[in-house]
Amino acid sequence: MPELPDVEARAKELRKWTNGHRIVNVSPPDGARQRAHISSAEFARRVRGREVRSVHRRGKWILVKLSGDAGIGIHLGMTGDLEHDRQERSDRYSHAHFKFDDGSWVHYVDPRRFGKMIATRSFEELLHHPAISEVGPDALLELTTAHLQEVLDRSKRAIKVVLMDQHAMAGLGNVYATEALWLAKIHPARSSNTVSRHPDQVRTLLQSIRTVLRRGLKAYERKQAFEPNVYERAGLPCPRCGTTLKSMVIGARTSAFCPSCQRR
DNA sequence: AAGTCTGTTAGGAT
DNA sequence: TATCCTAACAGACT
Repeated sequence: MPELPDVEARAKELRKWTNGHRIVNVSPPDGARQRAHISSAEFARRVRGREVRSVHRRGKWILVKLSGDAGIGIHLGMTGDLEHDRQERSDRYSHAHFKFDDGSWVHYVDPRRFGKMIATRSFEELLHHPAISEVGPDALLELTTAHLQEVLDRSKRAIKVVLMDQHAMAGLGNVYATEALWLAKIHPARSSNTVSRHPDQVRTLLQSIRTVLRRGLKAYERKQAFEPNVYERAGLPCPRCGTTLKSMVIGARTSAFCPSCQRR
């Protein structure tokens, strides 16, 4: 589910469901099991009775501003999701429940439980939380050519690993990093500091990142599935040149590419 | 039934 | 000291 476009879609829905509404009750995530920073009781104390003032996104984080200046940070991990319901529920995979003053519920569902939820007394404290403050510029809204140039130049790692490094820039995961590199005609295993030597390639890459992310957002707006050109398509022809797509493992993730358009 | 998966991170290796 | 890499987390799916 969750890379930048997926998280943006969830943030929009959460805003629509909850903006201006008061949290009248909460079953907080299990502190111990979520390896949370505070107990469930403290989590509940921080959010119960507060009103949702605004919902934001930074990289893959959803940031909720509450009345009384409190905040909630939500990371969906690999399988997390937010669901809106008219009823209470409790099943094996829903780990937190928020009841609102219109009688509706928001459920946090996450089978693999890689996600995180943080509640803070102030929104400022949320932004200063290490997991959030260390996140780099948002790949869609904040990333500039100069910053991309700089982070690529700083590392010898495979460029795909750098694109997915949330400290370098925030929002790309395996799907969109794979797609952006294909669009920019850059081999995913190239050392990132060999790309930074070519300003034209850096500019192309930034454009490609924005293009694939916007495409992902558009798919959500149209309620259509995002259709990758290369991700999980090894063995099929490259949509650009017809060469059979290959895949290799980079940074412990499978990475598809076109051996002909993405030269090393 | 073994291998894979849209994410992150602690801890070990270099 | 810094950077890089691997394994681990937990469940579903093929």
